[in-house]
Amino acid sequence: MNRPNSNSKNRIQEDPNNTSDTNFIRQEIEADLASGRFEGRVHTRFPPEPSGYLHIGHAKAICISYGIAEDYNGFYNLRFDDSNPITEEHEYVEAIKRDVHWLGFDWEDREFYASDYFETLYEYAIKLIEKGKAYVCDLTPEEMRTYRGTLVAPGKNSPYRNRSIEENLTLFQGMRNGEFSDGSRTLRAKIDMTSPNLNMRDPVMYRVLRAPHYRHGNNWCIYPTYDFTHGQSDSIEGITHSLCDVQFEDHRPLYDWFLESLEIYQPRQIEFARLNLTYTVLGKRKLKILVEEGHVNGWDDPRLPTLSGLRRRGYTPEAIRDFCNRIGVSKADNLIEIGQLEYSIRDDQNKRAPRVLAVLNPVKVVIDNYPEGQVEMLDADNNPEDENAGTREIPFSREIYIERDDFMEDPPRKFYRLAPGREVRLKHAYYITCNNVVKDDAGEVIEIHCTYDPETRGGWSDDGRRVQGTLHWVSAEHAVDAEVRLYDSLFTEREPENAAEGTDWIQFLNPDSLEVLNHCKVEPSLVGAPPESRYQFLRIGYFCIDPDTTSEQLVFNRTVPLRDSWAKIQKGQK
RNA sequence: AGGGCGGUGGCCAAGCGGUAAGGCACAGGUCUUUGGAACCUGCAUGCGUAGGUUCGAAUCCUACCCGCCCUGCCA
Repeated sequence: MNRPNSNSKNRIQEDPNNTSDTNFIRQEIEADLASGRFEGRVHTRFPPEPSGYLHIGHAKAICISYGIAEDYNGFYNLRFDDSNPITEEHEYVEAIKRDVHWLGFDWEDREFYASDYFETLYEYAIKLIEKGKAYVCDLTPEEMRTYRGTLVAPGKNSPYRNRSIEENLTLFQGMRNGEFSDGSRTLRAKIDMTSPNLNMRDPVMYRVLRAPHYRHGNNWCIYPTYDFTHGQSDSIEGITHSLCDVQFEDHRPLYDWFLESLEIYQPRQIEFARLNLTYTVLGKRKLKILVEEGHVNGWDDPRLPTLSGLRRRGYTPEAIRDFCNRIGVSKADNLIEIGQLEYSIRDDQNKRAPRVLAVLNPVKVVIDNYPEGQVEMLDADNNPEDENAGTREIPFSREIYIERDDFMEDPPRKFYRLAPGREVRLKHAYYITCNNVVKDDAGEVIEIHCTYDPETRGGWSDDGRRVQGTLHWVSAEHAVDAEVRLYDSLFTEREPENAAEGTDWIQFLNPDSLEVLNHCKVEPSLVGAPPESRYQFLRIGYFCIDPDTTSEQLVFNRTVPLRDSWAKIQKGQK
C-alpha cells in the first residue's frame, strides 16, 4: 500500500460532490491521529458474514471503512465473521470476495476468518472462567428468556451463576468434548442481570451446536456467539477503528467489557447509520427470501440491489462508489431516493458509454425516393461526450425501422417527431418527410412512407432549414434482432417495509418489474459484444449485454432510461 | 415503560457561538444532429417544539414532543 500520501485526501476535499470528506467519523479519526491514540495508525476492516450476497448497503460500509483507510494511508482487512455454521457457506465467501474486488478494493493478503480464531477464543473463554467472569449455565432457552427480564424489568440471576471455577472449567471442557446435547448448556459472561442494557445481562458466549462448519468441518461442537467473537477478532487483528452499523451501539459496552476483562488490545468502535433505499429492500434476510422463494431469478437478478444484481443490470463500480460518496455518512436514519443511485450511473455512462442505434418497438419506414438495393455507409460518432471515442460506419438503405412512439398520425402540440407532412432528421443520416401510411385491418400503422432529401446527407442542411426532431433508426436489411429486458422498481411502494401497519412487505412486489421485449432491432456493430458491454441506445437509455447472450441471440438489460422530458410534458398534458 | 441513538428544505448532508455549504429532486431559461448532456437562474428570515443564557444561538442550558434500535443459545 502506498505510504505517505499527502495528496489523496486533498483530492477528495476538492471534489464538491463528496460529502464524505468532512463526516464525523473522519473527524474522530483525525482527533485520534492528533492525540497519538493508536500511534498514528489507521486500520479498518469489513466484516461480512458469509451467509448471503453483498448489497448496496454493504457497498456503503465498504466505501466508508476502506475509503478511510486509503485516505489516511492505513490498511484494511477483509474478515469473514463466520461463527454460525448453520447459515454460512463457502459459495458466499467467493461471491463476497468477487464483489469487493469488483468494487475496486484490494485487501491484499489481509483476508481473515473469525473461525480461524476459534482456538484463541476458547482460551479467552477459559481465562474469563478463571477470573470468575464466566460460568456454564444449564438454563433452557425458554428459561433463559424468563430470567433475562424485560426492557423495563430487571432480570434475575441464573441458579447456575455461582458454580465454582473448577466446576465451570470441567463443564466447559465437557461442552467442547461433546458430552452434552445441543442447547443443553451455554457458557455465559457474568456481568449484571439488572443492567438496563440487555446485552449486559449475562450474555451467552458459547453454545453447544453439532453442525459442520464450512471451513472447519466437525472440529467443533461448540461455537462462540457473535458478541464473543467480533470484538476480540478486531482486537486480534489490531484494528484501530471498528466502523459499524448503529445497531451495535449498545453492544459496544459488552465488547469493551470482554476486551478489558481479557486485558487485550482495544480498538475503537464508531457507528454510522445503515443505508435505506426507496422502492426496494436491503437486508440479508429479506433478500434471501426473495431469492429462495423465487420472486426473482437468483442473487444476481438485475432487479435486486445486490452488487451482483447491479453489476448484471449494468451498474459500474465507479457509479456505485460515486453514489456512496454523494450520500454521505451520519448517524441519522435515512431513506435515499433511488433516483440518487440512477443519477450516479447516468453521470458515469454519459461520459463513457458508446452510443448506438437500437429500436425497441419497431415500425417500418419506406423511403420511396431512395434507390432500391442501394446501401450507404454513414459515419457516426461513438460518443459526443468523449472526443477520443472515434466514429464507426452504419448502413443506411431504403427500408428502415424507427420507434413506433416516434410517429403519430395526429400529433399533439410540442410533438417534435414524425407525422404526416412533417420533416425530421434521421440521426447521422438524412432528413425525411412523411407522405402517407399503410395500415392493417385493425387500423394499426404497419408502414410509413417517406421521401428523403439527398442534400442532407449526414443530417445537415446547407440552406439553414431547421427540423424539430431527430430520430434514431436502423436499416431493416442490416438490423439484428435482440431481446431487451426492461426493469422497473421491484416494489410498488416507496417504503415496502413500512407501507402499511401489520402487512407483509412481499405483497408490494411490482408485478411489472420485468418486461421482456423480443425482436428489437439493433445496429449490426453490436454482434459479438461480450457480456457486461455497456451502451447508450440513443435517445432511450443505458443498456448492458446480459450473460444470457448467445451467438444466436443478443440479450440486453436496460440499466436505466435516459431522462425523458417529453414524458414529463405528456404527463402534464393529461 | 428501562437503556442507547437520532431530529437542518421533497430526499441526503455540511455546520462545532458571528448571522443556514453542497448534491439529488423540482421549476424556469440558454444551447443542442440524443426532448440526452452541458450551462444559467430560482428553490430554508429557517435548523422537532417551548422557554432561557448571550451583543449575537442550528450550535450552550432546561423542559417537552417525535422517530429508530435493544427482551436470539442470529449476525
